[in-house]
Amino acid sequence: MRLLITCSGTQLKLDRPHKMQLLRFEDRIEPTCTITEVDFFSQDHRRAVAEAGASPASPKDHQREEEEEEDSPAHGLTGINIGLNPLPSNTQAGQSVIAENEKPENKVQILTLQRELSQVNEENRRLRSMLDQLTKSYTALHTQLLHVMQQREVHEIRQGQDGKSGVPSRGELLAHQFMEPGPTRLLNTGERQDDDDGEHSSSRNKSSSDRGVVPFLQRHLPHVDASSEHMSPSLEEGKSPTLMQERSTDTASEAPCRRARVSVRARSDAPMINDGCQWRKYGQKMAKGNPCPRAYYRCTMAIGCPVRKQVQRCAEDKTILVTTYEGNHNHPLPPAATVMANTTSSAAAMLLSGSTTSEDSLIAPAAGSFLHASPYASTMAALSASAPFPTITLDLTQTANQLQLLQRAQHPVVPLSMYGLPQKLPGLMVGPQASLPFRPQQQSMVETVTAAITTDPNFTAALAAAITSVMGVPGTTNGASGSNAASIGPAIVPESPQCPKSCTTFSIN
DNA sequence: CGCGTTTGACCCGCGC
DNA sequence: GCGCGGGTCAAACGCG
Repeated sequence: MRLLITCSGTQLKLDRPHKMQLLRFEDRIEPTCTITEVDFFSQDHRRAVAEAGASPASPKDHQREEEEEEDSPAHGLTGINIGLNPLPSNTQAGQSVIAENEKPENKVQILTLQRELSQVNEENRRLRSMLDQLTKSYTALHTQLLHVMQQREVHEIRQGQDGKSGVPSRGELLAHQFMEPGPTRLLNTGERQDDDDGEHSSSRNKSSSDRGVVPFLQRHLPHVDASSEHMSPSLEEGKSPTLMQERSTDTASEAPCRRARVSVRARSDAPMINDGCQWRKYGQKMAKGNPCPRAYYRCTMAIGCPVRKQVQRCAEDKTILVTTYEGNHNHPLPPAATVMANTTSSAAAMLLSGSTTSEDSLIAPAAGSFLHASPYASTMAALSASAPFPTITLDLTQTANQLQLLQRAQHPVVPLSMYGLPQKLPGLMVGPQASLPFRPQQQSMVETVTAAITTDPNFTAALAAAITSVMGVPGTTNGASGSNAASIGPAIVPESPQCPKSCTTFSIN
């Protein structure tokens, strides 16, 4: 992903491929400063969100936003809406007195250019200060992370001394696992359990091509499925970890023994939430204890894609739609679908990252990290390790609680996981890799939040608050929370996302 | 006619 | 071994 900070047409690319816009830092920042991130979702969704009022941008902002999108020559000059935003009288020195005998058109042009120049200068200054704040936040978080990692390492080493020499401790394995530049590679266990996901019966002939398909996303996203969880005997026999990883990659999406599932609870009247993928229904059953039937869907975006999902309404509250995803897509996905796929993959990988042994209790640390690393997660996610399949549930039906928690957050949590991520914490890696930011597998929270937005427009308020806190608008003092630039807590009333004073306008593109 | 959905049958794992 | 429940298959059906 790439975070684009656009100021008068100048983009500072931080990270993130998606696009979402933060408009108006207003008051503190002149209206011409537009911070652009991106677009997790489709145009439709964005419009829907905007219409739902989750994006309290003023008409002026919308206009600017549209102008930037249109990219027409008329607007494309710099992206600056000059005419609409007269500068304060004290513009910078570049201004010169315009000769009176110049043509009016030239005067206008010169004035325009001067304004642009001063705006760019001003915005550069702001960007620099924002960057400073981000850097400070990162440093603080990194320090904390290293501290925790050191403690954990000491603990692991102490435990590891009890084990065989030469056999990496679980902690080391986890660390190694998380240091992998690729997706989270769950340690494969020696005996490769038959790979097909639940296609146990030989009568069900799965096309051989399925096995030959190189799981596309598995190479780019964290695994959803664990091949298996036990400490690898073959690893102990000295087999190459690389081989192990490759095997893991090849078979990870289809492990019959323990497959992670990500369940998303969201309020929706529609029979199925639109996650950007194409699904084909292949079955429906009445589940015990629920009057609502459970529908089974299979991804049809590619032949042999192993991803399946179950959709069922909650028995207690039929307005809640529970969608359970399982498996990794083996094909490229459209952006809108990628968001959900990443979310579920990350959540599942995170869940499984703590379950590299058969002990359910070991899931807790990893999950705990996720659950505690973010104020959202603590209320959004729940684990069910006792179920036949390890399942992580993202509950997006409790927006108010999330917001309250967000406001109460004591620690400088970076909600967008810009630096380190909950997912990474369980691994507690030590070493230079630990400081590398923006790795694909570290985006779980981003995507979790993203997913939250896709299904719950109100959540944008919380995200806007979080972003505001992260961006640390220069000179801004968030009334209630006060002070700490890295702390969460802009004064946003949960039920009213519109915040005329803090003016962090958030819109989904 | 092709594609997606429906629905009853079947398979499998698990608990008793 | 048996029954139950979850999950999947595949023929039948409906729709455009």
